[in-house]
Amino acid sequence: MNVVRLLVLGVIRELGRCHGYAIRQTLDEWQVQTWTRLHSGSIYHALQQLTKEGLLESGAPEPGNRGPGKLTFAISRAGEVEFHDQLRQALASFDLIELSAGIAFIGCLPKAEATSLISQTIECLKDNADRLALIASSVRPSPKPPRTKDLLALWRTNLATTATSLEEIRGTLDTFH
Amino acid sequence: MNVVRLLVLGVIRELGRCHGYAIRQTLDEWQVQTWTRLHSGSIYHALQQLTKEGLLESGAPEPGNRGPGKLTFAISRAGEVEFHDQLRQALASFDLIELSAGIAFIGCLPKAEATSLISQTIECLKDNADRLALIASSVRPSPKPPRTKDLLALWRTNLATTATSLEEIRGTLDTFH
DNA sequence: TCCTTGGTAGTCAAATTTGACTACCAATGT
DNA sequence: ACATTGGTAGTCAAATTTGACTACCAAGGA
Repeated sequence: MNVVRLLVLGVIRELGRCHGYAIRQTLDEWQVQTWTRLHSGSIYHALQQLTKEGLLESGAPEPGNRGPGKLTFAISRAGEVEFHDQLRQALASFDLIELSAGIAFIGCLPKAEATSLISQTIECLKDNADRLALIASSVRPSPKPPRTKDLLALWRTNLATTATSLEEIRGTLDTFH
Repeated sequence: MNVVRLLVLGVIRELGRCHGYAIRQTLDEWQVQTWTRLHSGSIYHALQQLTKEGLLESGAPEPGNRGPGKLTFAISRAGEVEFHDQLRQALASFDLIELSAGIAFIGCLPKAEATSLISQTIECLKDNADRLALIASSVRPSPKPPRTKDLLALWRTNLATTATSLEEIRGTLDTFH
């Protein structure tokens, strides 16, 4: 649920007080569906959950022009903290989806911190790629399941590529002030 | 759940009649945790589900040497069919995890079919990489969320890399007879 | 007027996943 | 004897995800 939480918190942070559907639409505009699955149910569930945890404050319905227009939500102080925590976590993740969510909001972190977090992640990715390569070197190829050697190669390459992509992204961090 | 289903069916297929824990252990040996998450609960749930659907036949408990040793499972004729369906689906997927599960069992398909499926997937991956590149070319870089341009580049590269890895795997398909 | 279409907003039951927890047995130490 | 440890085998409630479904309103047509 971390990805949903981060996305929902992050969008509310951008939009200010808004209702669930606006979040849904914003995430659509952001083309989040290109890199992760997101169902309406998950968003509304996250909204409830985050509110219950005090990370969001739900308020009166906006007198929406169309449709029901029920509750609206705004991020609380605690929510801000949580957002930054989740963001740091996401940027330190190996999972491409989590990482992507982190990158989406990387501009919300001070540039120095963003750079250092990304650098750490790059190192970790490379280390892991090396580790997989090492494991693979002691595995015999085999035509039978589970084709470990092939899979290790596949994942090693992907980790390495991700590291390279991150280096590029890190590079762009300076081009904006 | 597709990945769990495929893995469980595939392992039972390899092992023959066995109980849940044996599946768990085999998946551990296969180091499946390197590339996907798998909790015991999911495995047992899948076993129940697959049995209910008639894809597995549950039989008498093996008089296991140690521990409780409850039900044992074997794959049914319908299960074989389902396994091959899922396998084809997995090999046609863009999702690295699903794809990995497919590759794990790629040897269970006739070589010609495996080659052709993988080739199709490679084409699809490349097409999608190109599509993302095209989208990215019309997106302005921005320091604010959601950093679409960076994300598109990240995913484009990953798709392209996956395609390359698959080409390598396709190459090895011939080295075994 | 009434009906249909389409976008807005969200609900809900069912399916699935999570991971902590129970229970059993065997070997080992004391 | 008996307590402890550790591996085997699985259960279960809680959390989360899925995606089909409801409900409302506005605009346009017949």
